[in-house]
Amino acid sequence: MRWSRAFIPTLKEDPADAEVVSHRLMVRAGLVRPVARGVYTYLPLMQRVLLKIQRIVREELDAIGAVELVMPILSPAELWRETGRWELYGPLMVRVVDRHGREYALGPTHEEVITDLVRGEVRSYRQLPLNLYQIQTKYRDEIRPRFGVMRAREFLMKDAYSFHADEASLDATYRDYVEAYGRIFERCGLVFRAVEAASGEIGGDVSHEFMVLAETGESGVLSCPACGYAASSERAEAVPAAHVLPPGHAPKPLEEIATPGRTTVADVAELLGRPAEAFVKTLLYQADGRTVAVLVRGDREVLEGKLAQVLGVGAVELAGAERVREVTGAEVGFAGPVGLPDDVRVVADWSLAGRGDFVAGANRTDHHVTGLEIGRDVEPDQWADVALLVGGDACPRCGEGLDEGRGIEVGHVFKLGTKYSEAMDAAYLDENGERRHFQMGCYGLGVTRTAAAAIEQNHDEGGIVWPTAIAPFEVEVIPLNMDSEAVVAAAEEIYAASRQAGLEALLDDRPDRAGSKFADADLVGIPWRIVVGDRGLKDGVVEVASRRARKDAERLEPAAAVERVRAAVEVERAGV
RNA sequence: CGGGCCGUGGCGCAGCUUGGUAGCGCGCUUGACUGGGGGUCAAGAGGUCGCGAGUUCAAAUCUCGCCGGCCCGACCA
Repeated sequence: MRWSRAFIPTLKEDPADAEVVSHRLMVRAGLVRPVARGVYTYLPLMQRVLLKIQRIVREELDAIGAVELVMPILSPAELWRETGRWELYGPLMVRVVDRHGREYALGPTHEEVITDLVRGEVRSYRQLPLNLYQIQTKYRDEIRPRFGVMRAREFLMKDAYSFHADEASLDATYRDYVEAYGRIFERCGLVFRAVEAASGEIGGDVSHEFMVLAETGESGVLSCPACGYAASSERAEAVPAAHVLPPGHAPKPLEEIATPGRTTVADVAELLGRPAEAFVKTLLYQADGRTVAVLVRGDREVLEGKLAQVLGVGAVELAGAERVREVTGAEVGFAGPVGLPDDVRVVADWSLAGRGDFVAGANRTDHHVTGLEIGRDVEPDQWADVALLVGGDACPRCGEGLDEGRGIEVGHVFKLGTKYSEAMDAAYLDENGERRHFQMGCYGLGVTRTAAAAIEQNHDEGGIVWPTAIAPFEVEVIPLNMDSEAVVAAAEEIYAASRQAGLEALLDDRPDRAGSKFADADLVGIPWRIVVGDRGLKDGVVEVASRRARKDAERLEPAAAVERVRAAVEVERAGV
């Protein structure tokens, strides 16, 4: 491909609205352009990257016996109503209404569609297991699209679904996917980690996320340096603890103190000179129409996902100011566990266990209490794990302190069990002629997000440093002076020879100066570079350099240069 | 949706406080010089100042409303 015809609109300056590196570089290197909030055009270079990632995905999935199909993006509301997700998914789904007034969703995922397909076609255990996937544009009307293509409203995803007669078969396929994902991300040149995950709205019991480790990642990852346990911070479990006070703990009396205008833990902590750990933070939630008081340590955050699971409801919502006044008789900021109405369920987080002499809200405006003892002044209805874990917390497996890091979630696999097959009554006949619901698994992989993650992990101050396996081109030929006939002739020859050698080559045939060609080459990040200039040509040589070590160029004769790159690329194509 | 910030040639920004002439850098066009890390000089093209009301003799600038974007939180491949 010739640069002059390739449509690679590079930018000299950073776009003002791009925060993270991958977004900035994708825009600057001419990979994407925004069309609407969270919606992008993939320019030619990006399309080549996406096709390469897709090829790797297809190769690895074909290798574990998955079969590709394509389902429609448009799916009827009735299907979503069968599983209750028309309501549950809520505004996340892009909905459309046709001319007859029928409702549809632009698919955010396809469990319903595929389950509907399979229940109509599969009758017997003999037809199982079934392992199907598609690569398709997905739509999710995210609350806050962000970071360019990383969290977009329209994105490319590989989604796979498997159907089984029994759990053993599901387990086997689930393992196949975990391994295949590992090979896919490795071939894409990514440093990743598979972690235990919360299954969220998709559902199911067992779930793993594939996290590409990156500072800018949106997800927290907690991992144990001692035993290898790793989990997303949404999932990481606290060590269950009994509320046993340390020997010698001398309870003080419960006292009410005036704390005018001090509504946050930090405010009161400052006033009293006590650390946040000495506080019981009381948060009121609405769950299925009922109010729940959640007690966590003052330095902890409640994880609403965990809370919902503990309460056995779909979702919880922080109670509004009005409801808080009704329940506590005080303004927001002074809620406490003592003296709440009987119909308010009290859930205490394990982070409070084994401690006493707490500070808490007094359920009276401008007042707090000190000397609070759980068990004496308040008896929680339930102890549970509802707080977000942080680095330093104990590993639930071995008790060692956990490390905290950040990651980009590029893949997520779930064991769904019979969640969808039961809801949609999708069943087969087993060998005894009995009707049984399918065991199901589902497996997502973000293709566009993988491209973004690859840039997050592979860049330097000059631009992108593509791993060869997913680079838009493998070698860039750069004639430094387009007015020099000798240079142009040599570059054309090398370009032709490169393609002859099976390399994906880009020829920078623009009449620009050397400096801007080098700058653009760094930006766009093609892994190999052959520089042709009068200076080298005098000695009959050109320069070969990798993008990663672009300062260490080798001076070789043109034919040898092409061969040098060919040999290197052949090795790198397979993935690092 | 809540909280904070921002909309001025293609891109990055100044001008707004204290109303009156729309400006800079990059990019683009033409020419000359130059020619190994975004070169120099000269001449150009290109702007409904997000949209709509209002105040005023006069609005990019002041007021109100709307639209769009970004950042922080709840969502997720």
